[in-house]
Amino acid sequence: MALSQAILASLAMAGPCSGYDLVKRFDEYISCYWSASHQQVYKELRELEKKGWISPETIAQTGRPNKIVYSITETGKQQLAIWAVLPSDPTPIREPLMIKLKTGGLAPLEPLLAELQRRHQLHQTNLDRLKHFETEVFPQPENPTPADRLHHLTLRRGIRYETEWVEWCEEAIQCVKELIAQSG
Amino acid sequence: MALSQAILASLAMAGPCSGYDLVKRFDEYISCYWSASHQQVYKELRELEKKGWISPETIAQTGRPNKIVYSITETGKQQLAIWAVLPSDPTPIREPLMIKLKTGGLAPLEPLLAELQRRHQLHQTNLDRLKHFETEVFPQPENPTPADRLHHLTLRRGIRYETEWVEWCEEAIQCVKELIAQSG
DNA sequence: TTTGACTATTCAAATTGTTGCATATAAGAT
DNA sequence: ATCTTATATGCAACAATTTGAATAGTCAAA
Repeated sequence: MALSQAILASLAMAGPCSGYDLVKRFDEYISCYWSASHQQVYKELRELEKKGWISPETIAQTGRPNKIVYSITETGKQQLAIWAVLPSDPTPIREPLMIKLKTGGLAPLEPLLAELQRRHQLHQTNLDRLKHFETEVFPQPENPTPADRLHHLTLRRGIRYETEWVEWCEEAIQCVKELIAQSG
Repeated sequence: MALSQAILASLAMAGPCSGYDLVKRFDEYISCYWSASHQQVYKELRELEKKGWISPETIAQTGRPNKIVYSITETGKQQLAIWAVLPSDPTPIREPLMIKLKTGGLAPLEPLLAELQRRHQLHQTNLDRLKHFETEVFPQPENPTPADRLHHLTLRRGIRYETEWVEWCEEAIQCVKELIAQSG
């Protein structure tokens, strides 16, 4: 499964960190291309450690719980590189919202419109966040390294994805408003 | 789970059909917003039947296996309508290809470029197929019904999604080609 | 002064999805 | 003659994800 590679990639490219901080990375940056809950992350870290692909170091802290900082090992890097050149098919799409649209007509349209407006706002917020990352958090330097440029591509994908959603929501809201006006 | 609603929606809006034909619907149209394997579909059909949300009718055929044609029941329609007005959060994103980009630099870039080109072609093919549906298979009539327009919105989403992928692939291919040229 | 938010990690059950196999029949191609 | 493709359905093992709970300390605000 690719969760392990997402973790390995983060440890390799953004540096060693604890499970807790890794979960934060997932919430903040990684979620635009890979989602994972904290339960998944902690479980996977234990398995990666068992395999010897990452190595733990317990950091004693005062005033808060100790934490375990993980680094990727040489074996881990090799395994990640092997995986990185394998082909991967497009991820299957599963969008409950589209099913809801399809059923439209069986149920009243007003709640659907409200839902589309809520989604519009959600995706707009996400888009703003990603654009902020692009310009403020990870601005491309004058002479970007290959890693900088590849990382930027993943951010571009997130921005395109959310842009597409925002635009589609606007199209859909317009359409459903017209349908409500016609029927009312 | 939304698989059951995807099935109910198809039976309600596109008419009764067998498990086998439902799988074909998933492969052809539905996959642009919901994916499912035949194992999932057949299993779910049996569970929906047990709940009384769909009803089976065995059709005897000569020269090929008998088939079981399912229709949505009144209860099924009611349950679908109840579900359709519930809110649903954006689907979590999981794109292994982006992880591969992130790791770029640990592995050689040429296989990554080949993979991006393969994905470009895949998404282009998919886009062409969806555009064909839009113009040829489900052309919007002069006076579309609400169901026609809502169905069209789901197709629009698919077209936008694949368009975005094709464009991103082109951006990524350009970028990786430059990186290879620099390093070579 | 207790309520809520943040740090830090773990366990377990239930649901959902993937992979591989299995069974028939029939039509058409090599 | 055999091979592939299409019709039509099902089982079972496994992997991945979600949901819900639990522990345990610190800090700041109401």
